[in-house]
Amino acid sequence: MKPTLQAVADAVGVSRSTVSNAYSRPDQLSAALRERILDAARQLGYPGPNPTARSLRRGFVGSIGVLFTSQLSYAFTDPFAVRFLAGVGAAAERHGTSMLLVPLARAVTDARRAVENAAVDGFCVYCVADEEWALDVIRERGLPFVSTAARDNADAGERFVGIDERAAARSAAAHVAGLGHRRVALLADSVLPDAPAGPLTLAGVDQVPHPTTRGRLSGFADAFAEVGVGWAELTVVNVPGNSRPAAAAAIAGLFDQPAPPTAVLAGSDVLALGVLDALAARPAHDRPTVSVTGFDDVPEAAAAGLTTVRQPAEEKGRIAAELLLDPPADAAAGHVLLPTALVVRNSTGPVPRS
Amino acid sequence: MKPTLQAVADAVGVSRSTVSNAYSRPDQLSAALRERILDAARQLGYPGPNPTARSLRRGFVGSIGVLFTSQLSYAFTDPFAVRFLAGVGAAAERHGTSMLLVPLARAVTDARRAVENAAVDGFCVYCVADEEWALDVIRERGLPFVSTAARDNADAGERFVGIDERAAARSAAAHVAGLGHRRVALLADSVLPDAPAGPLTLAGVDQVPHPTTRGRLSGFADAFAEVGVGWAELTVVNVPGNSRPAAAAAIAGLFDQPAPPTAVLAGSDVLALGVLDALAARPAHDRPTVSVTGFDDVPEAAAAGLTTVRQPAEEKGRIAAELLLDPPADAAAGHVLLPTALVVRNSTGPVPRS
DNA sequence: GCTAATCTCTGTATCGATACAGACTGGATC
DNA sequence: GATCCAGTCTGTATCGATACAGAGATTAGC
Repeated sequence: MKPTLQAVADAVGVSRSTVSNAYSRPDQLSAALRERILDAARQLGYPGPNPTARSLRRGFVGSIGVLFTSQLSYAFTDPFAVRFLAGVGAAAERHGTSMLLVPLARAVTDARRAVENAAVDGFCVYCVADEEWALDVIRERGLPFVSTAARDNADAGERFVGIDERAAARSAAAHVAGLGHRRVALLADSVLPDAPAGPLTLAGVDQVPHPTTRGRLSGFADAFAEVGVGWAELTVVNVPGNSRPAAAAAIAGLFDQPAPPTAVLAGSDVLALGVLDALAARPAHDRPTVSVTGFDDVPEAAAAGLTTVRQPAEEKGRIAAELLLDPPADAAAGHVLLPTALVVRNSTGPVPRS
Repeated sequence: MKPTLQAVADAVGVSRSTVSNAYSRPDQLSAALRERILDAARQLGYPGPNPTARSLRRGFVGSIGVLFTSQLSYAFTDPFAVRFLAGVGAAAERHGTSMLLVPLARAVTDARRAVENAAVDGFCVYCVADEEWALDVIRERGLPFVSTAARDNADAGERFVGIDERAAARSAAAHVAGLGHRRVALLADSVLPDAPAGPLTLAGVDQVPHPTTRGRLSGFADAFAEVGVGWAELTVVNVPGNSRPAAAAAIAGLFDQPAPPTAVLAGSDVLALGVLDALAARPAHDRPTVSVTGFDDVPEAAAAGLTTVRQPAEEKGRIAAELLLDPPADAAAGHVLLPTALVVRNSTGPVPRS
């Protein structure tokens, strides 16, 4: 059995409190005694105060949780999520805080338990869509959190860092509309919860449950409405899951239809890259010229020459962690909107004559 | 104040133990009473047993630590590390365990404390070089760990997952030697702790402290020794830090010297990509034809056409976590050597005539 | 109808530390 | 010489739960 603080106290002949102070409040005892205690501890193989016991007594843990609604392993697959994590990590590092990545089981009961049992002082919630239950648990536990996606029923004063999804998406769509495109497909992940991959009929954008997706689709629609292209004329394509192959599969059939789209606006770079993959997979003689835009500006986007909307990923993570770790006194400062920028590369161009 | 388990017990009129059982051992009480207790808990806003208190009493935490010797934010920059993390995440997910990422401060005292204070049941040690102190702390705490890099003074029976660095490196070098290259540079991160960037004179490979780097350099040297090129004839180039720009900067001057190398063998893909960057940065008319090899086969390598040694990154993480989470009864099974494979792409070719 | 076995539930000890109020010293102050 | 004070150290209460042995109440078995 590992020795406890008590064992060290007994060995030196002082009280438990004094040993505790030797570790946590050096100013509370003489340097000489402190040395004697630390020596004895070394001798006994005492590894320092037990972190769990210390947390219990002190009332805080010294680590923050990061919550992903999807599979934890997925988070490492998504380049945007990785940059976000890097930002959280950088902030955590500065604060001497650890990051706990909590995997959420598929079954809600199990997932709930994971959030209930996480030993953390607060959460950065990366992307809670309809997973309101997770926020309920966090609130019930009385833990602070920062969300990074606009939510439909956010409390006033809730800490948040994100972007104006709608305006950002609109900027990309305006660029494409400005190039003359009128037959356009909008590609997004999980437009409707359990819809199959491929084109989808939606009465309106309000039907989309996920606020981020809804915001981006609205922005796309806004820009086209302005040039006279109504919602009904836009093709919405659903992709189940944010991955390149899924996007490629979902979009593939679209170009073989009569009057195929001349542009595809994707809700993320990953999806857009999937579209480029799908196009590249076709024989050169049967490869339509399609303008493609992404969203996020992940590192891969530049290499692929993808026109996209840049949002500062690392910054988002860093600020999320900082809002959590030292909350601004001013409530308004707890709501951060980051800037976005349209990055035009060569994946977009004028409508081909044909 | 959040209600405690006691508060729920009082409200229902049962003992604390019974409430505890309602959460953790449902078979210990009647379904009816359990419902009554959970109802009362909901009513009071009791969020379930406090994770910290529970951990203290139960003696385990339900999360595993991942230790990086370098900056946590760096870990997310290195594509190999990210794949490794994904693997750990996948295994953790299956076990319903969380992952704690512990940032290590630059100052060893602070870094020690971080390891001492991490509330985890064990560690996956990603890349502890000379950071033997970290392992000392872990051992002192009596926690299990799995290391992923061969270490000079590993205990017998220590759990490990990795590759045969030397043989793997040798395969890349043999390929390059087979192409006829004889003037070769070996590029590695932190060949000597505080050496400057650029070429370096080393009496022998034994002087390299980091076992992984030493293993790879030895493998490179092995293959060239076989074709009559001795250690002294090889140029060792030091890069401080595993990053593309650092590699590009370290190698840049090399090609302007008399008798420049016709091949560069890098200790990682990231470094190799840096070399390609450095070459691409030169004007086309002054761009020497140099064969370049990497190590790891990260996703970016394929796109760049980099010849490299593949090692299964995700697998490594997954197995590391699994060795930690359910240790094999058989000690020998705790030492896993993963396969590697030479992947030849177009970054290597015969020596140019000139 | 009696013992044994089963099902529920309770009580006490304990996990390993920290907070906080107070006790003891040995000088400095007047 | 009494008073005050800063510097050290101690003791007790507490953080919020779970383990484990055992007490009653039921049911089963014969």
